[in-house]
Amino acid sequence: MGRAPCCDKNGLKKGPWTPEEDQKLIDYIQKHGYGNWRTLPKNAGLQRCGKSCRLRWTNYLRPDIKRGRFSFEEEETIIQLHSILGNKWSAIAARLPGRTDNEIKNYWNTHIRKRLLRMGIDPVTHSPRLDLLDLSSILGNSSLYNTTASSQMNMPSLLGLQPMVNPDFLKLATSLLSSTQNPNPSSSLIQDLNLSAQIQSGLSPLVQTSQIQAPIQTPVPSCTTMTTTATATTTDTSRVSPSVPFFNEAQLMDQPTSFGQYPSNNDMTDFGDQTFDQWQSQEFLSSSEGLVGSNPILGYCGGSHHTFMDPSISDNSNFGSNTTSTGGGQQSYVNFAPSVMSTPSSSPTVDERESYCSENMMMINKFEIPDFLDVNQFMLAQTNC
DNA sequence: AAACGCCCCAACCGCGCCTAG
DNA sequence: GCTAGGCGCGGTTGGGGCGTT
Repeated sequence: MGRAPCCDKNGLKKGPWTPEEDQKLIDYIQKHGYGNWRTLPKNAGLQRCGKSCRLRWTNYLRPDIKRGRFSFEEEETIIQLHSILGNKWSAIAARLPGRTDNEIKNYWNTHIRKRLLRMGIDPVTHSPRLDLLDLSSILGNSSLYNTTASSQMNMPSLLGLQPMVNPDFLKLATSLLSSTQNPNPSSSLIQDLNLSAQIQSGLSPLVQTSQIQAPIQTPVPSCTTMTTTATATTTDTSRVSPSVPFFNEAQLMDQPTSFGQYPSNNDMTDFGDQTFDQWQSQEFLSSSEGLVGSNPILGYCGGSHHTFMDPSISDNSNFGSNTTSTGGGQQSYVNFAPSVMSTPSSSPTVDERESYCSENMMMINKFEIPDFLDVNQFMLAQTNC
């Protein structure tokens, strides 16, 4: 249907901002604040449209913007949030203090998306790309085949892992997809509202949801790109997510501490004696006691039970050695990413991360999705509870 | 040193949502 | 209920920087 331009473009400047323009905008906003972007440029003496001013301010000039490279944990967060929220960059940015939606979007498109593709993971659905089920292409494209770890793998057993995706898992994904594509948007809204109400009334939606999902006894691999296989099938419809820490957007928004407040980039090394994994585990476990058994997803590449790994993979994997000691009770979790994350100097290479996640890809066929798990029922239960 | 190609990211564009009149 | 304006969001683009040949 179109709409009128946001402003009269005649005589308005476009393109890169000059330092003088920046200063004018900063001065004006510091003095008057921002509010009416339409009139702001005129009042500030800028030959720009309000939209341009807003963009410049929110994406660049804002004082609380954190610049510089994304930390590994920020990257993890982005991937995890994207698996839930899809391309809702503003919502993702809201969980990453100091980062703008534009910045995150750019980072996703230029770095993360490519890496996921290299890993054979669909960056949209966060599920293994079915067109890559051809093992030769996987081996050809993935570093899995090139890493020391994989070179030590038992390749026959690897081949025996086909099909890559458990048919039950695909069934669940398909079912979820059809459910989430329900044209009635009010149902998901109701779910959001209900969960919000649960949170506000002190009931843990995590626990409640875990009860619903109790039939799923098998932990989902930690790699978020895997955990969301059955849930993030579309960008906007994955509101109920039985296999990820956030079950829907409402919960995400209502519990800003669950992710947004973990130590930021600036103090990423300051976990005390904790690894990030431990910290992250505590964060989730503290709000969802008893959930571990049914939902041990603690973060992207952050927690998967060894018991569900193919021994031929895990035993020979370099990530075994990479599983730095988390001390005591955490040993049942692969502790790759966060443990290295806590020591930036030993940040994993892209290849290492890919290899690790590729291993998790291999684990997906281990899932046992009970036939009696009716996703539609699950959705209905969410709506009715 | 020059040419070329690729990558990154700031900025723009178009659309949808919300709200006031 | 309709319309127009304001705002925000997501997708796209193009120019500069950088690496390679």
